[in-house]
Amino acid sequence: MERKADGGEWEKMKKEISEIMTEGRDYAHQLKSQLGSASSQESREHLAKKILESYHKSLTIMNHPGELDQVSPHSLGGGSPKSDDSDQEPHQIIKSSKKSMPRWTQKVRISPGVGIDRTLDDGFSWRKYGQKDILGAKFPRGYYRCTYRKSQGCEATKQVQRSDENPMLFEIIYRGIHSCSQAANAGSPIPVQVLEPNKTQEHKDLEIVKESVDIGYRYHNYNHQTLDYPLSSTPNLESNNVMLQLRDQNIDFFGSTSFSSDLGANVNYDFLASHDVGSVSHSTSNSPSESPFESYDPNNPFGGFGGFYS
DNA sequence: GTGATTTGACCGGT
DNA sequence: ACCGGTCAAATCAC
Repeated sequence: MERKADGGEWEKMKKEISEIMTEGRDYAHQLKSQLGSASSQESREHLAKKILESYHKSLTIMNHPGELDQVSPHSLGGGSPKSDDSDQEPHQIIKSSKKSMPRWTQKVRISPGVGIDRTLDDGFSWRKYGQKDILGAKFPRGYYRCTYRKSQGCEATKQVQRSDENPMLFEIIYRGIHSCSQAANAGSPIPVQVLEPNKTQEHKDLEIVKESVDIGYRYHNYNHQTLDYPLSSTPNLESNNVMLQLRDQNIDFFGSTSFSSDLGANVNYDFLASHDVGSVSHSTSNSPSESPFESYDPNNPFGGFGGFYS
């Protein structure tokens, strides 16, 4: 059920990604070592940018094999490469096969004192289009699609299901990449680390790097099956443990705090990004309380965690 | 009135 | 035939 690419293609892809991730790791190491010293903000930003670039490339390869040539590194710094969503045809690729859409799972735990609605906010506006009882599951699964599907042809969807064993846990399956204007504002559909607002900038930098390197390394491990990267010095941020799982690749990694896509300013695939937290305005409110999701508002689920402030 | 949600029906894959 | 995913009419909320 996985790769559609034939063996050769896949091997080639793995190799490319591996190389890119290795490069990214090196930059991350450099950045990490600079954090302790009095290096310039500029230099750190440069390194962070390089790291982003490697993730961007890797993810692009994974999601759209063969398109790497079209990836613009400039997209990382400022504008969204997909902001020109009208003319070029990312849609064709995405639409061509539902199965080929990138897909990943996030498990979100509700924290006491934090509403479900806030806990689950991912920065995008979603519209519910169905709910279904799933065989063997206690709770029904909710189906959501991007609010801008009609107006902007955005194909992103997600499914939300409450865990059987632990009702405080929600499994969210995302499919497709946002091609709508939200993508530019809200950043990555792939969740990104959110930091607590009272951390120092350096601490934030370090954690972001840790997170992204950790993610990258696990992917790297998947390819090489030998490494384990422990960059582990983060204080506990476990208000919301989140597991992100890139299903197609069987990768999982655990983040130590809530994720939010509010951070990424630029590109769909950016893991870290700038800090535009500007809240995405959501249009809905709701209060359906019959639903097993209780007052879960997919449009606002994560909001309370703010994002990555600078 | 407009836009979001609910829910039973329908469709396609296995 | 079964099941997950989507559609679309009815309903609800603002």
